[in-house]
Amino acid sequence: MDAPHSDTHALIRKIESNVTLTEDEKAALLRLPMLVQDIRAGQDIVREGDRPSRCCLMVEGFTCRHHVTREGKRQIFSFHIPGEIPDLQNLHLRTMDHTLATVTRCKVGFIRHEAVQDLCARHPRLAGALWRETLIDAAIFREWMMGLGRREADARIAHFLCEMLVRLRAVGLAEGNRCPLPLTQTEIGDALGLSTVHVNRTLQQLRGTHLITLTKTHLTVNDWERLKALGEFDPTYLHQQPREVA
Amino acid sequence: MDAPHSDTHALIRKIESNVTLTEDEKAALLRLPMLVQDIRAGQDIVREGDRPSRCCLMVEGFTCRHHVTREGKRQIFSFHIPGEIPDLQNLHLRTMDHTLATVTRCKVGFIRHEAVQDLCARHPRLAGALWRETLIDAAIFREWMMGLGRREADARIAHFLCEMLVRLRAVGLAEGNRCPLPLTQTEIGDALGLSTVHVNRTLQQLRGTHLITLTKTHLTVNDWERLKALGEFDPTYLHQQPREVA
DNA sequence: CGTATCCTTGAAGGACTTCAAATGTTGTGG
DNA sequence: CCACAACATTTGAAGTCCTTCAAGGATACG
Repeated sequence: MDAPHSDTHALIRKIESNVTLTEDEKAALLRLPMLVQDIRAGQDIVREGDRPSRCCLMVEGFTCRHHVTREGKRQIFSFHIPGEIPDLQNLHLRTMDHTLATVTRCKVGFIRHEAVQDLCARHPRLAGALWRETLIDAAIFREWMMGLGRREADARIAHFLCEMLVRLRAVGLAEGNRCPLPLTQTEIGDALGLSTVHVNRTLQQLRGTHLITLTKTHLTVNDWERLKALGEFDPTYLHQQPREVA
Repeated sequence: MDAPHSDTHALIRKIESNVTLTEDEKAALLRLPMLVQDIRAGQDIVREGDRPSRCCLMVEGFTCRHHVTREGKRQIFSFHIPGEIPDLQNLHLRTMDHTLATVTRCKVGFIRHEAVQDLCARHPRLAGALWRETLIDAAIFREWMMGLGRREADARIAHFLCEMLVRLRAVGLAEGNRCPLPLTQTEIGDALGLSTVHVNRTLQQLRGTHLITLTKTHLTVNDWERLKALGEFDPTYLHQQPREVA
């Protein structure tokens, strides 16, 4: 588990979509001690209240972060795809205030916080890049708040689908306007603050106007321009434009 | 503007509510070159699309971050109080994807990014503390998402009021269960995804059951336990428990 | 003292939820 | 490899929370 991990390439690819890394920095990332595990769908990885000593790099599959109210209503805060570190925040926040769980079968790499701290100390530009990833996380939260608070169901779903396609494309998981999206309508509803019934009816409407094709596992965007317009999607908030870290 | 700033004390107080700082670190914070300005209410400080080269430390007053849809619906993402740096994210994200504006008359200190970068390089623990502040920001976004997506108007407002009281208390701006809260009902509605009319009626209900007293400028919580229960407020997400940064 | 802003109230309508049940799909063990 | 349970999608119908529209008061500030 201490040998260079090819599984780290997903992370390198993600960071390099924004920052050009030196060979030295790449090597340091590849040298990160990491324990790779397969986890089946629907399992909690880290739970509310936990005080983890390691974080988890997505290698394959989809995870989500969520929280449930006393009456059993669930809100999903985010979906995570390969290359992301969904619980990186625990590097600086001791206690989990929500739960991280797998949506599909996943391959994840566990990395001890100490190793990441060490990496950050030795490579300030990597520290900046990781900090940046958590800031983009927050930007996505804001955009979802925009949807939850101010967009109607059709625009909310349209925006969400645009986002997922763009994010999956950035890590090489999309082909043209088609990408994996193995979510149930209940999960989409829990993410967008809608009931399953209403998600279903709204999706039918989007399908009916030939904007999208959405199966159990894949999304195809048939009319990107119209979907984008419907969801008022502006990808600025994903901050995918390459930039040097100071 | 390069002399030690007493205005920086708000920031030190905030960081120290979580981390014990060394004299050296405190001195470094006090030495931060900062340009302090008064800004009147309702002014934009940084706009969507801007690429700022400095960030802004709240010294006095309330600011908010927000974004407006094409049809003119506004979503407020956060309110900011003294001791916070609402646009710290621009340290690592070039382009603003939303707008930062004053809610009340404010006193803010502008600090050049280079100065903060330099501080982070010299004082890794301070870098961690600042990173941590942005992570708490994100935690607050998640909690608001919870409200926007899954809580009804009364619980949503109750939760919000609990949060503001606790946050203001942490920076010494509350006296017992009373704190400044100079927000209009429109602003509360824009933050919580509700119409002004509905905010008004819901507030009357909360006042009617003697949970709160809310004036134009101040909030008094008359029954903390019941308000907390109504909003399902659990302050864990604010991560105010003191902890050492590694 | 007038004007802008904010708060309040009433009434009608709409977007979405809840409940309930039928239909379709998947995966697993016998 | 089929049977069947578990899960996911779909549909209908009734109800509710919240919005929108509209207008009247209250308050603040130059």
